[in-house]
Amino acid sequence: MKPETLNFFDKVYAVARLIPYGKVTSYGAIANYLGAAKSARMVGYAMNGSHGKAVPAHRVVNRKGLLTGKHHFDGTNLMQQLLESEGIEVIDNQIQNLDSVFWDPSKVL
DNA sequence: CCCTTGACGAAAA
DNA sequence: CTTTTCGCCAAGG
Repeated sequence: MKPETLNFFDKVYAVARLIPYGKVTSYGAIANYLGAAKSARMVGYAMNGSHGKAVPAHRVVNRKGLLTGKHHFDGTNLMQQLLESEGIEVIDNQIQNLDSVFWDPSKVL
């Protein structure tokens, strides 16, 4: 097998899996947790490779609670439906009441 | 091998 | 206040 497990990526997947049901987190928060606060982009990029993995990428949004990565999902609004299905209020790709559903990995730390 | 793009975010101007 | 640039690092062309 080919170890495509990039050190950084693997951590991102690990944290993403820790996101509890009905909660969301941001790329920056994960990056910050990993000690790479300025590598938020890498987190998103890592998520790109999360396809086929047990990573709830739909629970990971940008800092504004905006579903920026929804374009990477199958449908157009699949990501939003998944979040709403978990009790998260999402309107126009924007998570409502973000502060209430926001989950910080530092909380687990 | 060089250049561009990319699921972000914060700081600087 | 808004707009622009930088940083981060990897992968695709």
